[in-house]
Amino acid sequence: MSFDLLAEPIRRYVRDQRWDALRPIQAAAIQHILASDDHFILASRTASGKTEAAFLPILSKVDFRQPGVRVLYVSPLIALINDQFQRIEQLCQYLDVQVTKWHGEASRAEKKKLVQVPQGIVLITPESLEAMFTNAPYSIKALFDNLQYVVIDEIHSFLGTDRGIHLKSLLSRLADVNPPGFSVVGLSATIGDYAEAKRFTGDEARTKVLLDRTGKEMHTAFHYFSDEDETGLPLALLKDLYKQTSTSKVLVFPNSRGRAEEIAVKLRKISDRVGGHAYYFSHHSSVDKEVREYVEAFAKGTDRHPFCIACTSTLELGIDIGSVDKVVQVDAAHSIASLIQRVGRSGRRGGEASQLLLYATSPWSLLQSLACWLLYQEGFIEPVRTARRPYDLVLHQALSITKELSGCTSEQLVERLHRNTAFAAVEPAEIRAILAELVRVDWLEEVQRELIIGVEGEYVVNSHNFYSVFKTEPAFKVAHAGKTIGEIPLTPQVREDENLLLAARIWKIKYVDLAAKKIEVIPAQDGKPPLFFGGGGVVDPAIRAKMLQLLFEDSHFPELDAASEEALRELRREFAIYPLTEVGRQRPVLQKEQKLVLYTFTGTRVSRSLEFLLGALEVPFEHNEGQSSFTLSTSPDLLPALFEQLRLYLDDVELLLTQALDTDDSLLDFTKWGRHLPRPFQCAILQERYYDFDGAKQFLETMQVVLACAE
DNA sequence: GACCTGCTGCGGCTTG
Repeated sequence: MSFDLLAEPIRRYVRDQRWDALRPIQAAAIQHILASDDHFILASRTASGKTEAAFLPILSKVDFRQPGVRVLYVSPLIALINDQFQRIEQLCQYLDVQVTKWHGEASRAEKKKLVQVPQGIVLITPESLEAMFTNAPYSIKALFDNLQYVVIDEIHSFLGTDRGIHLKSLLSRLADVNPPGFSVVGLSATIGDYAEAKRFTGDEARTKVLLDRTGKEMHTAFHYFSDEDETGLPLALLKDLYKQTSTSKVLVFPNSRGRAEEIAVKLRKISDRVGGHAYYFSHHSSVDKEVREYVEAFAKGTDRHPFCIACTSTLELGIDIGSVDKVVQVDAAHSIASLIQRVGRSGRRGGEASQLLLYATSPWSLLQSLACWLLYQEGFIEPVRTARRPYDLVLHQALSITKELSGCTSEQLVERLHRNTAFAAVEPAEIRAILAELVRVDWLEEVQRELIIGVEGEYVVNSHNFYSVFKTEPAFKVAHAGKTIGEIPLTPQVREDENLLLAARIWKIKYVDLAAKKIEVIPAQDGKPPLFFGGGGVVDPAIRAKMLQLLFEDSHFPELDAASEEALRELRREFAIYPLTEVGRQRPVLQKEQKLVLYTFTGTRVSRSLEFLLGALEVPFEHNEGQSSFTLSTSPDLLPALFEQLRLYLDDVELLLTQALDTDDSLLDFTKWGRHLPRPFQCAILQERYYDFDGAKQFLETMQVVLACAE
């Protein structure tokens, strides 16, 4: 019995919780973590008790009488740290173990206390860890030289991302000051690639996966309302959405901040008119933090009231908002991992089934949504690809390590970076070239054979923007009567007397203070959603392949309402003119007047690559990512030659990228630190992280086009 | 018409 393996105080905690039984993931974690010092990935659905699965055995096993912090918990969100703090502290009261929050908004007094007597458990963000390495390296040693466990919550949010490489580098540096070594336990509900998750610990061979595949019963319904003749969301959709949700606790995910505002405001209006409840909110990154916290607390604290929160991915991760009856997705989520996280927010109580309502406003969006849902049913989650040559992060960490060590020889720095598990595939010669560039721009300086931070570099490493590896756009504060409502980017729409939607309310702009970056507003009656900038998500090729497959089969889905069925049937009719026999190797091409429409059905990175090659070839084209198509002004007999030309261009991608960057470096907008790399390294990170030229090559070499003419 | 994440040290102020 797993329970009997736990330490007595922990058994007492479990008894006091009055749980019926330990969850499967908890029982498995207790047995394995207590039995070995291996690294573990705990994979199990949302709300299955993963935090306890990690902490029950860890707290039973670790000797907290030893000096130093013994367990480090890393979270992608401050809000999650604050939630988990309460749970972990409650658990630790049975053991008399100190728990300390360490993030930018945590108490400085508590942090100071911990530095004086390092002990217990620390909950931290990657950026706070980075800040400690650069500003207080002595604290790193004092606090963390006797770590036994590192727990990484929501580990999937780090996999395949720049922030993940950053964290991996910080953990590798932490292992340097920790000779006995620590074990890593990663937690997640949505891992698509277990090998990748295992590599994240830095030691794939010593990492074991504990997996509970148990799903949850779910009721799904697709509703279709065309937005063809309307600006904004169709009124009929809003009315239906109101009817479906007015007496429930609901989260609505419409994929954008503007649409979240539109939904919150319009549903509230409908509710006002018919005497419904008033608990309509919006929740996304532009809504003020305090307002968001109020909304979270309301959702968590209410048992009796229904509510509706229109939100973006801010409510996707494990922030505790209590139980939700229904999850609504408006138009397709851009990844299956996202869809799973969203669905996981509903039916958290006991055996209740999850309710999922999927709206589509166009046939293509319906097709993508259906493809995502089917792949989800099949248990598919997008694989992630971790960059093996993240030169931009090498640059960032070179500065960080130089500051940490207060200077070191060039060879020491090369050795440290090369030894770092995040940069194992980066050659020493490449690191030297990056360091030479840093010396050239005076971010590093060579003094008496030691590298130190250069004069220009001082500004960089001492800026409070240094600690993160992701970029954020500047924004204007929106306030009414001294109270901050949120932050929005400065778009042409932001002018005096214009109206906007924010935090589920309508506002009129009274005054824009350009110098102070502030917008003063008053309540108003009608308005437009604010415009936001920002790139989109990346759609996996598997979703597009599924969409194509759906078009050429005759399957029927009882979850679709009549309008959805009709929209799917209509799209299938449109594609019935192509005599496709193998959806794996054939793509439809439509000849229409003097134009060709090539349906690629590829993932975002491949279509980006094709777009780049066509641009380099100076062929006029239009790209429609939502419909997975390129419209070209050419004739069918010239298409093979065009493909051949594009294939030839692939051999010169390096040169083409260099030329493109010489005229326009906005291609580098995806990287915060890559802008400061030498050109060849910029080309390399573009190829590895932004494009997929290998995928493009495979597409051009293997795909047969199947032509049909428009009637 | 696509998303999100985090942040030190210090000067200068107010308050007990």
